[in-house]
Amino acid sequence: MDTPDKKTQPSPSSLLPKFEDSPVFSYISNLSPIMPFNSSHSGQPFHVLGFASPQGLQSSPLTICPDESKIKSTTHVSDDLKDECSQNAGTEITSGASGALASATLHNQELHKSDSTREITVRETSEPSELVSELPESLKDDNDSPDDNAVHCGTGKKPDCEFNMAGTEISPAKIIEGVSQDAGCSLENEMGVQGTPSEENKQECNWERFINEASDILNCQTPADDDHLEELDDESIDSGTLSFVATVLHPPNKNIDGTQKLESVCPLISSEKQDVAVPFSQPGVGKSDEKSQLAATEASALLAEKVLHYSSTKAEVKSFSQQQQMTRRRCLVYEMSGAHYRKLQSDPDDTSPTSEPSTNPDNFNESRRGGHKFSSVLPGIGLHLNALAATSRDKIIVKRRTLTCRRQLIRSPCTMSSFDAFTSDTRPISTQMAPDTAGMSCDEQTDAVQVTGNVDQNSIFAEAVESHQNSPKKKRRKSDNVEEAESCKRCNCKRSKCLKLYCECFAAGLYCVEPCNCQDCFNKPIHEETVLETRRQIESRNPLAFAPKVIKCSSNPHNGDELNTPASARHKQGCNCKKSGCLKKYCECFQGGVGCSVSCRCEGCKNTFGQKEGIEGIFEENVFHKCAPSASSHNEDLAAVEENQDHATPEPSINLRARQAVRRPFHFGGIASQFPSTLQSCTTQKSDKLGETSFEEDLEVGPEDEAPTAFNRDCTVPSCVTSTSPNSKRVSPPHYDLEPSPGWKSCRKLILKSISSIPTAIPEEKATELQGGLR
DNA sequence: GAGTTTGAAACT
DNA sequence: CAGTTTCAAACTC
Repeated sequence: MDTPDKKTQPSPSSLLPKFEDSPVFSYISNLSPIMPFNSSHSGQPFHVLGFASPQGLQSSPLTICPDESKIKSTTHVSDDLKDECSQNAGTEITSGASGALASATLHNQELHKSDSTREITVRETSEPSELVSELPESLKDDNDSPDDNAVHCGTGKKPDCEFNMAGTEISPAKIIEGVSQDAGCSLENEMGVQGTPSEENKQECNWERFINEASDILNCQTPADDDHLEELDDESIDSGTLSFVATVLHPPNKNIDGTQKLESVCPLISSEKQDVAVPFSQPGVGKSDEKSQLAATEASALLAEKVLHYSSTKAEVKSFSQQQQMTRRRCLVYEMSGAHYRKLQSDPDDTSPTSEPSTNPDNFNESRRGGHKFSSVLPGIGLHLNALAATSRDKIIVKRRTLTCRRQLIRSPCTMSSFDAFTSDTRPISTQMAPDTAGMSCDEQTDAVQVTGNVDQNSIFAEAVESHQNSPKKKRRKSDNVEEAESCKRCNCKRSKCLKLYCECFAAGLYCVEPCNCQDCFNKPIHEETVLETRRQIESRNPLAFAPKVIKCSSNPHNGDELNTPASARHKQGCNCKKSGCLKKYCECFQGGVGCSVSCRCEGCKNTFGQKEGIEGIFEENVFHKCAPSASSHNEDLAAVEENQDHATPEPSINLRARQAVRRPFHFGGIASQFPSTLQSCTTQKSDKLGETSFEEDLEVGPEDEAPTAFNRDCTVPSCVTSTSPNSKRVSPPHYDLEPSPGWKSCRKLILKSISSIPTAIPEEKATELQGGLR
């Protein structure tokens, strides 16, 4: 063939000037419309380069596109050219391109590669063939199959070769090469399972490899590094990039020809793709132009979808990575979630609503996918006030989720804390695991129980409060290492034996752990009986003793900014401050980062999160109305419970909980503004999880809105519960995946029936009826 | 780190 | 239910 001319080309840099003079060029120009097409195309790489990081990634796939088009175009040129192209273009040409990029950074290299590839489309055979000899053996092995070249030169193989080529000269690329090969092997093997190593399989394999490379490049690190993914977790990686990776990691669509595959990887170029790839039928694939166009159209649609997912989280990426088995990297979050999940599954006896739903792998997966879903795992929410979870920026959460404090939850077989079931969504994972992990040995729980969010957030909150107060003092908690000490709730009880609500650990439904400085502590697994009995007693006095104390309430569910308003959350029972002016953490409201409400009996309230004078509208009327004039303060709690229940019920799975834990980290009111991302994610994610978006957003469980104890059928039933959404929306009955205790269920039903859509007016008779029914 | 203040929890 | 006591966290020095 006429390739010898190209091989004699001195260097890539001098290619262009000479190229146009080359016989090949003129030949191509005369024989096909490729020339105009390529010319226009060659300029596109610059556009690609103009993209942000995510696009940068996409640029990588772009490398393929031109390649493919090139190949296709060559087919049109002539059979000779086609053959040559199929056999050499992928390797020689691209290798030449990569060679020119030898000094480029990986990222840029990638981008340049796409550029080069495009140029190559024009140059085609002009690349020096010597470069082929530079190919590593491994690479050659990949390419030694003429069939592969002939068939796949335009799809994924070339990029792979290109990368590898670069790898020969650039160490980072080498790394990539190794990884790509490893991945490619594994993938290949995996694919081989599906059948003989057909061309398609190989093609896919190459694709996978390429994708893997791309993902590695994204990380800009040694792919072999196990910490790679972890960094992905902890580092703030552009979500778009991650999403892109996730998209890229999707296995090629077998139903669609190479065009579609390319678009799957490089959705942004779909339009371009249509222009480029569609006009030419792909040799070896045997697709007609028409089909190609259809495929391109479909691909565009797919692209649109995928683009929409660009905001997806790392979790997705990780999930995908795992699914694709492209890496052996660990996914901490998944591990955690997985642990929970495993635990839940391994605890068939646990019938608590909190755990059972989670046994649904789908849900679990969903939670994993769900955004922050991912992070979802992270931010647990405080249990009690002591466990008040500060909201947290997603990043913080993510970063700290690995700093888990393994603490065993108190299993309360008889605790009413239906909150677990209802408000569990906001609980920290550890809490959510309560029913499952309770009673387990510490060892058993090391993997199942991890307190991540609540405490961390607590510390965060402390920081926030500190910042808020402009007092950088070092408090017991504050001074502690936020990531270590604060990650675990600690108490210093001396006389209560940690069996009273004085004890933060106990109140939070947690067993005391080593960091605690308590004395004569009974709040340990070995004293489970005692602990449980004590809890029973406490709950007998106050069924909501372990219930959340803060609920979130926003008047405008659809307004994300609402989350930042101090009035968006309130302490259920209110505070009773006399001297602190509700400006110190003595005040539970303040501590919880919420404003005071009419429920507070505080004097001289100066709560910066909202003074009680200003919140009546939202709270008194919409949130905390009582069943009857005689209703005790519990009613308020119960109302909150009801709200919480409603929030959680739509999707009472651990997954949901996990997600919601993330979604509703903590509602900080004024402080909330310090954690906009979290709050926002909260809002956003909430909606897509629960059908009743508006309502849920109207009223949310505060950070500590979770009961550490597990919902139990034997639980005490609140005497009266009435609740409506802040918008006066009717509270819909909870839907349990599990069957809650009959009594409780019926109780709730009754309550719901009796709930007036008008917040402020519950007929006394109704209330009486309710109370009677509850009894 | 010791002592004080504070307010919730517990008790009467 | 109100008053008191206990308690431990928060806070101050």
